[in-house]
Amino acid sequence: MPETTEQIILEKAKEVFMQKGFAGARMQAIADAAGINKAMLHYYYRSKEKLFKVIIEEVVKELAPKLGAALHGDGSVIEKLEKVIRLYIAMIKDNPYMPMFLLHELSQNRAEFVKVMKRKVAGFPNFPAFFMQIMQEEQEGKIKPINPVHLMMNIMGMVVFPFIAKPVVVNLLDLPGEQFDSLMHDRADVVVGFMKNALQVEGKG
Amino acid sequence: MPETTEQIILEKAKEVFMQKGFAGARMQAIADAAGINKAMLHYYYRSKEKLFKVIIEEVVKELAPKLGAALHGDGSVIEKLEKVIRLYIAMIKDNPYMPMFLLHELSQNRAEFVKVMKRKVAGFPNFPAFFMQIMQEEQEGKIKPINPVHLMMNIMGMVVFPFIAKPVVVNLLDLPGEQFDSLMHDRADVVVGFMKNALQVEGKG
DNA sequence: TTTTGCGTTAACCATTTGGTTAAACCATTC
DNA sequence: GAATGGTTTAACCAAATGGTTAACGCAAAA
Repeated sequence: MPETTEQIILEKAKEVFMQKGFAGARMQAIADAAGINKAMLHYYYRSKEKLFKVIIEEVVKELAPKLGAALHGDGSVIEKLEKVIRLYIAMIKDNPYMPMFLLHELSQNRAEFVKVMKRKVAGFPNFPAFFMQIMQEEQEGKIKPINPVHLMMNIMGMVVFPFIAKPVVVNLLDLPGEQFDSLMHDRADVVVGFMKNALQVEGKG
Repeated sequence: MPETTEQIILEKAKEVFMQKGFAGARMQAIADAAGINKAMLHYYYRSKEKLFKVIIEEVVKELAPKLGAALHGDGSVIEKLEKVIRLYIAMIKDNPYMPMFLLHELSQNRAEFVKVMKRKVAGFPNFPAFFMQIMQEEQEGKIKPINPVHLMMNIMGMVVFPFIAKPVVVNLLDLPGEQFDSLMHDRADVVVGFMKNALQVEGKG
C-alpha cells in the first residue's frame, strides 16, 4: 500500500508536466510536489527528457486501448462513436489537462513519438478498419455521407475542445467556473445527440 | 516599405512564440530570427513578458473582431455559424499555430488576460445576443434544440481541432502531410454540412 | 564641424535550471 | 554488531537564459 518514491515521482511529475508542459515544467517543482530532493528525480529517471518520455508513454498507453476497444468489435458506426464520445469525455473529466498536454507536446518536434507508440502500445485503435465500416454504412444508406477522417476529427474536436478551451470560454462568457462544470455534466449527451442528428438518415435510427 | 527593426522583432517574435509557446521560446532565438542583437529586444520591448503580451494582444485584436462581425447583424443562426466556420478556417490556414498558441497560453495562469482583452479590443463578439437568437430560433422550431454554449463549443471544436491535432492525426493515420492538407481543403464545407445536418429541422432549410 | 541622441553591438552579469557528487542514512544480511 | 547496498540528502557545478551596460556608429541638428 505505501507508495514507493519511484511511483510518487511519476505521479507528481505527471501533474506538473501536464499543467506546465515540458518546457514550462521545472524539475525543482516536481521534487517539491513529491516532497523529495531534486537528486532523487535523476536517481530514478536520469534526466528530465527521460522522465517526460516515461510519462507520455504512460498516458498514451492508458488512452489508446480504450479508443481501440470502442472502435473494435461489432456495433454500428453510430454506436461505436457514441462509445468513443462517452468514454473519452469520462476519461478527460478525470484528467482535464491530458488533451492540452498531449496535443501541445506532440505538436512540438516530438511528433514521431506517436509512431513509436503505435508499435509499443498494445490495443492501438485500428482506424482503417473503422473507416471501411463508415464507408460501408454510407453506401448502404445507413448514415449520411461524410469522409471518415473528417468525421473522426469532428467527433474528437467536439469531445476535446471544451476541456482545452475552458479558461477561454469561462472568461469570454463570464461564466463562473462551477457553472461551466455543471454544463459539462451534459456534455457527452449533447455531443452524442449532435452526432446522431448529423449522421442519421431521416426516417431511420 | 523598409520595415523598422521594431516591426521585424514583432514579426519574428510572433513566429517563435507561436511555435514554441512562452516557456519554450528563447529570446536568443527571436533575436537570431530577426537578425539582430539580443539587446535590441530589450531596447524595444523591455522584457520577454512585455513582448509576449504585445503579441498576444495583437493576435486577439486580429481575431476577435472577425468573430464579432460574423455573429453581428442579421442572418439566421445557421447562416451566422456558416460565416464563423468559413472565416475561422480561412484565418487559421494562414496562421496554423494560432489556435494551439492561444489555447495553450490562455490555459496557463494568463487566463485573466481574456477579460482584459474584452475591454481593450473593439468589436468583441456579443455572445449573449447571439445565444438569445439561438434560443429564439429553437423555440420557433427553426433549429433543433441545443444549449447555445454547447453548440458554440461544438462548432469551435470542429473548426480548431484539425489544426491543433495535425501532427497527431498525421502520425496516427500514416497520412502524408500533403494529403492531410488537401483534406483540409474541404474542411470548411464538411463542417458547414455537418452543422447543418445536425441543426436543421427535417423538411425545412 | 561639432554636437546631440537614437539605434546597435559586444561584452558582461545574476539567476535559474538541469544535472552531479560525496557523504550520510538505514534496513537487511552475515 | 559490522558489513553491505540500496536510498536520500546537502552542497555543488556548468550551462543556459533573461537582462544590463558601456561604448560605438551615424544621421540630423546646431
